[in-house]
Amino acid sequence: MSHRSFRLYDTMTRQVKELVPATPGHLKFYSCGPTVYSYAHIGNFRTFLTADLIVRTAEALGWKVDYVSNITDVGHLTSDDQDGGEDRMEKGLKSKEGERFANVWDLAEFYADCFKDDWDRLNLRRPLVWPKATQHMREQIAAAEKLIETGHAYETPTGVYYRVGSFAGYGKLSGNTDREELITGARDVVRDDNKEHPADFALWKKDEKHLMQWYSPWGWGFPGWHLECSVMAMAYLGETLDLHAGGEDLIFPHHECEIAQSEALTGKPFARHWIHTRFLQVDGQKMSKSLGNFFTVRDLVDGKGADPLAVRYALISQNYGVPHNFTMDLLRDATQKIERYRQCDEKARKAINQPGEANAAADVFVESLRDLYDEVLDAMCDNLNTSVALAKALEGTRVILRESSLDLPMAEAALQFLGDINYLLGIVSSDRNVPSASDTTSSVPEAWIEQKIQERAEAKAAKDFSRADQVRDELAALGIELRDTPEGTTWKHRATIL
RNA sequence: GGCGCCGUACCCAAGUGGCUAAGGGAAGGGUCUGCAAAACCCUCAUUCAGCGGUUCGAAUCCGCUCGGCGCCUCCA
Repeated sequence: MSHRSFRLYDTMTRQVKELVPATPGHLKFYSCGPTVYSYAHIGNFRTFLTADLIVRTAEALGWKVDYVSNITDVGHLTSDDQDGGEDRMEKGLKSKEGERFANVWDLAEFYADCFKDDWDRLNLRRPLVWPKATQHMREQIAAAEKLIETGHAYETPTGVYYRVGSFAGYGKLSGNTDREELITGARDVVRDDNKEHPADFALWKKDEKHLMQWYSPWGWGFPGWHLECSVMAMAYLGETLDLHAGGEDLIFPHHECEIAQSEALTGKPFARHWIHTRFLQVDGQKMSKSLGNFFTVRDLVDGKGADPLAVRYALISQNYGVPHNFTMDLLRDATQKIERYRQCDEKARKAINQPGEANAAADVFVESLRDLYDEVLDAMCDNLNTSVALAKALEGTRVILRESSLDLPMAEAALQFLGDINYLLGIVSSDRNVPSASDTTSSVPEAWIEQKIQERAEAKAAKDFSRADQVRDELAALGIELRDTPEGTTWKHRATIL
C-alpha cells in the first residue's frame, strides 16, 4: 500500500534495519506486558506506548497487525532460589495496598482491570488479546515436558530447569555468552545446588505452599516466569514472531530465556526482530518510591489533574531508544500542545458546518498539510522518530490556526490531517470515552458556572470591568478558566498540575 | 569488572560528513482584547562538553580527557 519502509532498531543485530514481516503487510507482534501485583507506573507505560506507536505506524502504512500483549498474573519468585526470593504477588498482598484483597487472585484481577483502564486513558490501541499467564497453564506444562523429552530440561527435587548449555544460541540477544560470567552474575541470587549450572533457569517450581499452584507431572507448583511468554506468543501468533518488544530490562534474562525455550521447542527462530524501550527516568533519576518520583497514571491524572493525553504526549515526546526524563515541566508543556490540538479540532469542525468564503490560499493550505503528514509518517517510519514527528505535526496546527477562516476544502483538509495525525499518534482525541480529570475533580455545578459567566457578561455590557474581573478571578480560583471568543465566553477546567 | 547510552541556545530537543544547526518551552516585541487568556506574526546558537586527529569539508568519523546515566537473573 505504501512505498515506505518501516525501519526499527533491532536489539539482536544491534542496528537499525527494515521491519519485514514474514508475510508482507501482515505484522505478527508480541509485546511483553506487566505483572499485575500493583498499579502500572508511567515507566511501564512508556514501554507499552512504544508498542502502541509501532502498531499505529504499521496500520498507517496499511498493514494488518496481529498484536498480542500479555498480562502476567502469576507472582514469580524474585529469584529461582527455593528460600531466598519473595513472590511478588504475595508481596503485593501483604503490602498496605494489598490488605483489602482476600487472596492473590482477587489482587491480580483488580490490578489487571486498573491496568486496562489506564491503558485506555492513555489512548493505547487495544491488542487482539490480553492473554493471562494463568489461562495458559496447560501449554506451559506441555512445553516443559517437551523440553525434558528433548534433553533441554531436567527435573530436580525443587523443579524443572532449562539446561542452558544445551542451547548453543544462549546469549545471542544480550551478548551474555560467557558462561563463567553468567556464573558470577547468577551467584548473587541463585543458590540452588540442584541445578547443573547456575545459569540454568526454572521452567517449573515445585511448591506446595505457593499461593497460586497447579498440578503438574512434577506435583503441585507454578511455572517459571519466562515460559508464559513463549507459550502465549506461539499460541496466538505462531512459532515465529515478526516482532517482539519489551523494556530494556527484559533483554536479559527474560527474552534470552524465551529464545532458548522457544527455539529449542520449535527449531525455528522465535522472533525476526527485537525492540526494547529504554527506561523512563523522573527528574533525572530512576523512579523509586523512596525518592518520591514514582508516578502511576492515576497519580498524575486523578491526583494532579493532568490530561491523560498530555501524559501520553509527554511520554512519547522522546525516542524510545534513549532514556527519557519525565518532569512536571514536560507534562505542562505537553498539556499546552494537547490544548492546541483541541482548539484546532474545534476550529475544523466548526468550519465544516459553517465554511468560510472561498479562500484563494486553499490549494497551498491543502498541499502543505498533506506534505506535513507525509513528513510525520516518514519520521515514524524512521525508527519511531517521535521528536520529529511531533514537531511536524505541530507545524500543521499552526497552518490551520493561522487562517482567519477556513473554506470547505480547507476545513475538510484540516479534519483529514487531524484525523490522520490522531490515527498515527493518538494525541488529538481519545479513541474511547474515558473518565478525565475534569469529570473526577469537578465539584462545581455547570449551571452555576454558566450563571457566573452570564453575570460577568452583564457587568461587561455595563462597562463594570472591575466587577467582570472579579467574577473571572472567582472562577479561576476554582480552576475554571474563561476564554472570550467572538461567539461568546467559553470555559474549561484548567489542568491543575503546577 | 562486563555491555551500552548521553553531553547541541536559559530549558526540552532534532540533526550523525557538505545548502541558512528542525521544532517546542521560556524571554522580548507586535496583532487581537475593556483588560486578560488562547491563537497568530517577528526576534532569540558564526556554533554543537574540552582537547587533538582524519578530511577539500565534522556537531556528525577516530583518539583522549571531563561530566551525566542505564543494564548485568525483582523490574517496562
